[in-house]
Amino acid sequence: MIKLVITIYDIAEKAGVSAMTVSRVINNTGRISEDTRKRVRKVMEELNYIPNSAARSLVSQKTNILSLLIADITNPFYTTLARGAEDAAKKAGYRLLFANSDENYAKEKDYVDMMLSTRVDGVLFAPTGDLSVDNLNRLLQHQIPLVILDREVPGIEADIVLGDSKEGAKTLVEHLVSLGHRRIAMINGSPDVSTARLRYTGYREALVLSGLPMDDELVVHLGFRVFHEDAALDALLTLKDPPTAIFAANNLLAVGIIQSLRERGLQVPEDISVACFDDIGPAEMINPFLTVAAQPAYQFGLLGMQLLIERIEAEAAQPPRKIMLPSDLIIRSSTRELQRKETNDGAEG
Amino acid sequence: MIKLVITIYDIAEKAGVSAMTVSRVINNTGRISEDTRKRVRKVMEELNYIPNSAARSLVSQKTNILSLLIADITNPFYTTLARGAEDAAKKAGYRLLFANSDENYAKEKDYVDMMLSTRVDGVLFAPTGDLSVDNLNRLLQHQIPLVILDREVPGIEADIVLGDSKEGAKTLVEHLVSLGHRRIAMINGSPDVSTARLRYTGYREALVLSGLPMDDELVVHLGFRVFHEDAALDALLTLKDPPTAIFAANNLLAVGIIQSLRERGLQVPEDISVACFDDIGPAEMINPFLTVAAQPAYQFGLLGMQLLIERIEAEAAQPPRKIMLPSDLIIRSSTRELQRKETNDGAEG
DNA sequence: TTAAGCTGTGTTACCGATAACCCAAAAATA
DNA sequence: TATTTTTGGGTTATCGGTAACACAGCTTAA
Repeated sequence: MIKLVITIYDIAEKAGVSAMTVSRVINNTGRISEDTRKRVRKVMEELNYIPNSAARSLVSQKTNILSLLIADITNPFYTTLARGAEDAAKKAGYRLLFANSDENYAKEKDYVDMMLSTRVDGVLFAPTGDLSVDNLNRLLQHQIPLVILDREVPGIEADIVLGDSKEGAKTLVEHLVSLGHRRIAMINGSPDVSTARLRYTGYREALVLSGLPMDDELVVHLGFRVFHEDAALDALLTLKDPPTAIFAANNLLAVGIIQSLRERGLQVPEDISVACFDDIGPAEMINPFLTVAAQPAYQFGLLGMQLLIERIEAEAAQPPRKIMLPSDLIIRSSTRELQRKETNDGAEG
Repeated sequence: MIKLVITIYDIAEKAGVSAMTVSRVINNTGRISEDTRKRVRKVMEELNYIPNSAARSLVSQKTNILSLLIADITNPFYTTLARGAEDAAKKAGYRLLFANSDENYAKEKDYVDMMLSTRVDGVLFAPTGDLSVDNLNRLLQHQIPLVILDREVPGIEADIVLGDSKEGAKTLVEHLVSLGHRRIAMINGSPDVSTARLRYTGYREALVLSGLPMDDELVVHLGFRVFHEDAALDALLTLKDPPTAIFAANNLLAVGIIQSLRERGLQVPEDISVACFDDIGPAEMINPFLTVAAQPAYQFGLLGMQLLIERIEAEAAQPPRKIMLPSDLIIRSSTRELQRKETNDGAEG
């Protein structure tokens, strides 16, 4: 029976040297004669040696593992981001421990415990919202290098990569206004998420700059997960002066909204225009439909990971950095020019 | 300055006991008086103690980490699968180390090294193809519990969860035949991937059962990644008797094909029908378009992970198990009844 | 010729936790 | 009361590596 787990001691014995010599060969440290080096290397290959990360971590106090926590793995924004993060981590020789909070604070907390226990070298963290402050502070207390993604968390000072939510929202709403829409509803994420607040601010600014009145009845705050709140939509649609366009704070909300509208017999964009933040994945390539403020999701992950690795490998402390990525207005067919109402037509159904 | 990393020795000292007693409290082993237990617990909370996984792994020879390797993180099939795997892993108290081979054998190999070095307790492995046999054998040599996903690899005996590729393909092609199509092309993945072979077999069977001739000119073998092979499509479209329908072996191929067709001024389904394996994500919910054989991706991940955990925690050795999940024919609007040709029309361009 | 320096390698201790073994004091039994 | 058993806990060695130090033998400069 072949020995299953080979250690440096097995190598050392077979090569007739000490374990320390083997360690030196592996790490290219110290002085080793070319002769010994070759002999050790050969034995290592013969025995198919693989170093034990746990043992190495224990003494080096480094795990070579980074962690990526995203808020919603069903959202193409986050999976694309994950891809960017993975590429950058792999390039720098780190392993990636992957976690998905499902926009759920408790799950997020569990994962933070896991990260601390694993002693990961750094964390790329897309917070669920302002509540994440405790979880983030735990990481900071333990001096774990940290880069935050997508959402700012009040009270936390750390490197961060985020999108320009306010400008993106403003551009999107201005686009709707330019199409003639005057009654523009917003269906927003939870107000304890920074992006939801900023997108709301952008929405307001666009209205103000266009000389349109703010109507609180047109604004609904939900969550960022898939939309199920039919009641909210009912409330909007039964207003005396219902909206002719809806701005959804993210992609999955928009998908749910459009489905709900269809169930009510309303067509997009014929009856109502819909625009949202974030693109929605490969399907959009075959039937370009949603008008969106597309964020560079891959860049979020890539740049975030690069910042993190720099932070980990930096000699001296640096002040927190902030990268803000613009979003890109992509006009497709879910929005269109407001049709003049035929008021004398009396057609209600 | 607060001590950053707290060990059981710090707890022991402050609680006036030995490290072993602290270890016993943490693991609920041995005999500890209620009094000491409480005291130790209190100190642990005060100092915000978090066990060191590496140290624990070193002695227990278990890491509590499982690894998930998928073949293409841009494909919604795999991300949905990942979600199922993550849910099952979390439920059982395991951490998940995440890897993406990008359908690339060399990347896959790197990740296998990483898994071995990490001494993961088990691996959920979606192979890139038949070449993966070496990588899989490395894991097996080291007796790492293993469950394979989605693609069979000749020469490897292990638990496996896969879809019924042959039946799915057959159903899809039969659907095209039932719409009157007689010239049905197949754009397939690489022939060294089991699903590509089986989908081809299903395609053939459907043709044979329908009494249609096989025409090798109608079959193209590419890869499973996003489609860029315009030349292949050109060849199909310039045949004397070109296809009126295309069966794509997976979702991303279909997306690429449809884009390419559009660039050539061909409309789907008006000019040509397209059907494929695997659904394409949330966008499909707003504009249902692609006719697909949808596989239960989430179940792939969930069941695979459950098998893996059973395998890890099983007392005795069990023979390899195989779970085959059926796919679901979803007829949408990318396929439609073949229109009678106006042969006397002479319209060639 | 001799002290000093370099080369190549071994020894020892330690990272943080736990298994295996040991043992004093208290409780139970003879 | 003497002996056995139980309770509650401590000691030591070990997991697989690596840092720090030691040191023999050869080279080189004084």
